Amino acid sequence: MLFDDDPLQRETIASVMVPVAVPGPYTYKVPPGVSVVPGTIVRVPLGPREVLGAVWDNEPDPAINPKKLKSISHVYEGARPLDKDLRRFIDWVANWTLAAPGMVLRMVLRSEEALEEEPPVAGVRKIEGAAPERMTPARSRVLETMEDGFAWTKSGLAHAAGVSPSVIDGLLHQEVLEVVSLPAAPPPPKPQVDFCKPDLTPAQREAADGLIESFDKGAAVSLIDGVTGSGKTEVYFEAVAEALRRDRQVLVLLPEIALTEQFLRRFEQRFGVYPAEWHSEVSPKNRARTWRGVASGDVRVVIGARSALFLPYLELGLIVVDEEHDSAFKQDDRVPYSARDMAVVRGHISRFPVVLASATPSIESRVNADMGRYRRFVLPERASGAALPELKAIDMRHQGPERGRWIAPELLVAMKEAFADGAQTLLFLNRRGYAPLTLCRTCGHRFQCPHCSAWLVEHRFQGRLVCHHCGHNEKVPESCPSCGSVDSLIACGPGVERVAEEVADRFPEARTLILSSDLPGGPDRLRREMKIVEEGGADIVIGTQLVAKGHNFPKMRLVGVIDADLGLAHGDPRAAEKTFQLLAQVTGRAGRVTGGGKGFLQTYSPDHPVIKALLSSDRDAFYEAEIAARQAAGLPPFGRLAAIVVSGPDKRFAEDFARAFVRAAPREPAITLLGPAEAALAMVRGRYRYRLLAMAPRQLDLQAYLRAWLEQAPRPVKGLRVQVDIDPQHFL
DNA sequence: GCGGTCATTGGA
DNA sequence: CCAATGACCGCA
Repeated sequence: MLFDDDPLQRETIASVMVPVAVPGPYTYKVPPGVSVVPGTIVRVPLGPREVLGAVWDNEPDPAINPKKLKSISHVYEGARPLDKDLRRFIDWVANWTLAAPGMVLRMVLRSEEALEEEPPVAGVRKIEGAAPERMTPARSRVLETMEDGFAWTKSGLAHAAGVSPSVIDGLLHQEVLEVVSLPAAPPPPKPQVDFCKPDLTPAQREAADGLIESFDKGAAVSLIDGVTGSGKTEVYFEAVAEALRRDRQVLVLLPEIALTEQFLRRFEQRFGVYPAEWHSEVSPKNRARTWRGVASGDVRVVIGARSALFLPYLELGLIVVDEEHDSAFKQDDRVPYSARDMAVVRGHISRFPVVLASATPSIESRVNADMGRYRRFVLPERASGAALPELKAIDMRHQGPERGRWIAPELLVAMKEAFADGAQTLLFLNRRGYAPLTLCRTCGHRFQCPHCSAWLVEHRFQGRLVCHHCGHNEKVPESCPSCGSVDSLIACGPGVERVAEEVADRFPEARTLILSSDLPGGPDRLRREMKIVEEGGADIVIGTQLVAKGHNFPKMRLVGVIDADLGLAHGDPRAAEKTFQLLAQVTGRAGRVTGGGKGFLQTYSPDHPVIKALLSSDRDAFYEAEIAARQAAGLPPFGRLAAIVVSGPDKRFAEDFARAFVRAAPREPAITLLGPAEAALAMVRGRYRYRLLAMAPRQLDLQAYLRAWLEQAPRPVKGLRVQVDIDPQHFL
């Protein structure tokens, strides 16, 4: 805050938010002759170091001793102050997540480089008429390359001429070349709204028109609920085009970096240019450019991961959240926010439309749509006209494979047909490794993780037993550690490696490929292999959940789910929802382009509502059943799932607090603890000591509830962390 | 969040 | 005995 209207010329002071976990802004002196406004980005001393900060709106804390005040040490004149909407957003997110506001600000000020002008690049240019004393082949190649008279960067020139940089240095030394300063990179080209207008189906057109209308309605939220392959992207591209026509910036959020590459290509086909990218793998330099471009308005469209929500847009006018149901939009360290929900909040604060898109919307978005809070646009058919895959259950109780095999006869027959037709098959099993459990046939010893209670999963390629929970791993022993028997260990149940073994046995002539995140070679290899599958270079693919997203596999016509029940029995209250979403996405791969796709679900519970809804392709049936099931379990139809994590210095008291909460919460009708109290109080490793899972209805202000709880505690509780996984619609 | 401070642990 | 490691505090 600026107090320069003070007639006594008292020293001016300002509130400054610092990017650390303190409860609120700190007060600093403003050096004479300097003026700051709320939002100004500054550098201030904090303890023994200096940190970035932003001038905040709060009145300076009157309790602070004025003698203690330090001065703002630097004002970033070149950077535009953070605008009022962004400051309100930061405060809102901090309050909602119970995180320190400074930690939210930190997400905005992530690129320190961006606050200064980009330094000019040194280039070299040929001096007119100059020639080296002694011509060498390398030197003449350099001079030939420079015939055009343009300036080059040193490394670019060395590369183009095929010489080492020292050759260039030599020519500089002899004053044949001179150093010039190259102008900074020009602003990126603007997307062209009408570069390549798509042909939309009537259903797509209707949805697109609906989205365009929403621009005149302030903070409207729309849900595009379209089956896999229905062309949701083309629909929201029309909303992107509308925002661009209105000279507003656009943010498209994707759950995963792996999806950006093909998105970039599609965007370029539609708008003629690449949008700016923002995610953790973007280099610091490009990150700084995008940050500056977003703030100046040079960048019109950003495609990014959740953190792109915290960029300082000049005139943001649309956020699209693609695959809105995806849990990768949730961050659970530091500031635990859901980018989907905070996108809705940001749209609300700045009065612009937000579009959520998914083939399998989250329960909360679906309920919001049903209650009229969101507009819902349904795309029931594939845009290509291809039919949705025909799905069939294989009842493993009667039609299962023989002992020690995992692929049922009926699925094998379909695989043979697909192989004969030159079509691809995907066998989906969301379990890495060879076998999820190893036991000793002599004494019955089961290999368990020494840190958690999970079974150790055998990874035969690596020859190790691995805990998928905490990462613990050990070599597969020669003999049983319990009874000492040799050659007595047996693998129980299938993982992708084991299914691949069976496929190799049944289809020796087929080209098979395992797609699993833990195979040696890392992300590069995975990317290559995805490409191989895309181009038809594999006949049978055995994959974990990473095959569910992105990537079109044009030749894929058959999907076999090895264990459709996996995930349904989980203690997670969202287990059914997650399984439905995953299996709908996976089976949706079949015949996505060509039609004629088929899918098989191997299951022991063909009557489970999730399986039945998948089989009938009746998505409404799933949502109705799931909402009813939650009500029957005494949970709010959809609520706010809170993990209350208690840690801190006084461990014994933290434990007491956790136990007291578990005892009291069931009597508080507004909060439902999930599972038996003992199970709900589960120790987690690392910094957190206790994690309680509670489901609270949307009407309850969980923050207020917890604050009241803390006030009645006999001693102050430190280190209480609350992770809230909630839908903030109600509070807007 | 991070750097400084102070206490605890562990190797002689 | 001290060095290394870890918990905790305060920052304006």
